Amino acid sequence: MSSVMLGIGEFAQLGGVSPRMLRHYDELGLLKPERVDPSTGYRSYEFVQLASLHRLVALRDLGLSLQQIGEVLLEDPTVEQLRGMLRLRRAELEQQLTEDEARLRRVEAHLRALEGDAVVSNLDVVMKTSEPIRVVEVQGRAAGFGHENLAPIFERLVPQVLDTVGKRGTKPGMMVAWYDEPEDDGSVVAHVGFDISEQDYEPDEPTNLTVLPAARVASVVHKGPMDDIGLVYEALVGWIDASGERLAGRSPEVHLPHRDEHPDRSVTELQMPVAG
Amino acid sequence: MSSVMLGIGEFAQLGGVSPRMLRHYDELGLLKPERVDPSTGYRSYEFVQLASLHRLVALRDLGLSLQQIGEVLLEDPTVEQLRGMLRLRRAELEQQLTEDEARLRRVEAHLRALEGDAVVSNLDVVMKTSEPIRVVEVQGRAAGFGHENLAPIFERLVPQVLDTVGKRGTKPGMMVAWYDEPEDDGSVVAHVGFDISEQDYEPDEPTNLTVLPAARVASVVHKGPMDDIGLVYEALVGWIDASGERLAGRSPEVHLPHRDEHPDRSVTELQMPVAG
DNA sequence: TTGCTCCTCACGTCACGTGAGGTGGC
DNA sequence: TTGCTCCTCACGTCACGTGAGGTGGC
Repeated sequence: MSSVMLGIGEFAQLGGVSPRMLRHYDELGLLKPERVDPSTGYRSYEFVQLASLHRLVALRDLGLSLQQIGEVLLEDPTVEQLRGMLRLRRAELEQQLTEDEARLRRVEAHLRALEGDAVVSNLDVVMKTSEPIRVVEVQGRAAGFGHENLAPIFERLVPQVLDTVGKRGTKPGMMVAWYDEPEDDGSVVAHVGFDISEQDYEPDEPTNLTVLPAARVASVVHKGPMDDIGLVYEALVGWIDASGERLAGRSPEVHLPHRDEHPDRSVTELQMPVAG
Repeated sequence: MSSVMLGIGEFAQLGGVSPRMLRHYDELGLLKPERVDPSTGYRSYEFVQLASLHRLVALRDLGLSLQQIGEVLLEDPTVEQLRGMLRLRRAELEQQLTEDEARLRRVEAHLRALEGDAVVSNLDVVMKTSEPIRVVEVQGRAAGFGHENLAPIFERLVPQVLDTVGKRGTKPGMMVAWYDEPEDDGSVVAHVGFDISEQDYEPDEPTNLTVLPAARVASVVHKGPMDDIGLVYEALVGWIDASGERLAGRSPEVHLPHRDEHPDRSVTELQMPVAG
């Protein structure tokens, strides 16, 4: 007596897979049954094929695709190729782990936020990569942060840049504001600019043409008057910290769709650069 | 001047998503554009909707499905429901992390194995949950492990159980062998049984009817004579260790499809129980 | 007239799960 | 004749990416 033939059901049970999977592997050519009955189409496997099935399942359990498994099983790769494939898989897994750990920290931050009542619902914070943006900007020095210091500066700078831009026939888009590092005396240089997209612009006193580079940022959209933006700023920094991200600079960036709206209904996006 | 309307392209760029995604969210009712032109079908968004998009993206970045996000966004869940959803997600993420860490350890074990030359290619080792199995078995004591000790015992026990079973008209399936804990003197009790599936069987001296329970096992399929099984055993234990799994007992279980084959072509599955 | 943005289908992805509807041997 | 195992389609999954083919306003 020689070989032991098994039906697809028995073989599947021994291998810990479903018959459907075995048919799928057959179809892809990964594991052909030893014999297929010509009249009924019934598949028969030999016990020894359990070794092949084991190898297939082991590779699948590493998270390789059936495509890759096919390459390993059917094309007899060199040790070097095998090593390359495993190293790639290792890198993918490490990245996946890093991302899922960050995700988990964010979920936990949300859960903690549900206990207390956060100023800004952290459901509004999002990580994204900002696009580079071309702006025409002017600068002005304020005595410090806070609405009382910044408001008058903005009132002066906004018309200034709009006038200059308007005279050139260039169409201003969204308003953008950002800050330099504060001086020792607490004063800061504020920048106020308007997006001009791809339009040509020849810079002219007092305006500069600046390209804000792309960056990974944490972003919140704030609805309501700018007076509250300080609270939003603090909440955002707190959230970044709780999520296990790292601030990559202290300059927040503010985007306003339009400056002439009713203050209670104004909309502001606040962006903070983060590392990564 | 009041609201700022944006085309789908601009809005997508501000939100860091693709226009296709916005259409998809529109279709699912998760985020409707403020206005749809009746003649062209063009979608227009208000800047303030960036807040809604942000919330949607933030929830997606936690790994929630669009279905779940719909529940959060449209059905105004209680804090308790929200907490439940986040806890579920946390549990899923924790499990995912555990699995991926195990996967990573296995990949690394494979990479290390590519350096040296392992006795058993670790590509053959697989974790699975064995099915419970009904066997008719007999027992015998051997002076110790090793082929020289076990072979004579097997030669005696195998015919014994086959004869007894055969007399009852019961059909034996695959052979299964396993061991009790060794005594202080090194001797062990070996069990030799045959699978009888669902067939009735009234146990009779010297046979017992035993149900081997389901268990999580690490499994290798060995091709070749049983003399080598000691090496396979050691390699399997080493592999389990390298993969970060834990042995849950010392009793290996051996499955043979049939005992009468040519020894060089015989096929053996070796199973070791692991924790988890 | 030529770009540009946008539109609506509709297929493809990945590894199967899950019926539907049917067949051959005990 | 009734179960049982097995067979072959073929749809569904999930969140979009990616054309194909077409349209309206500058």
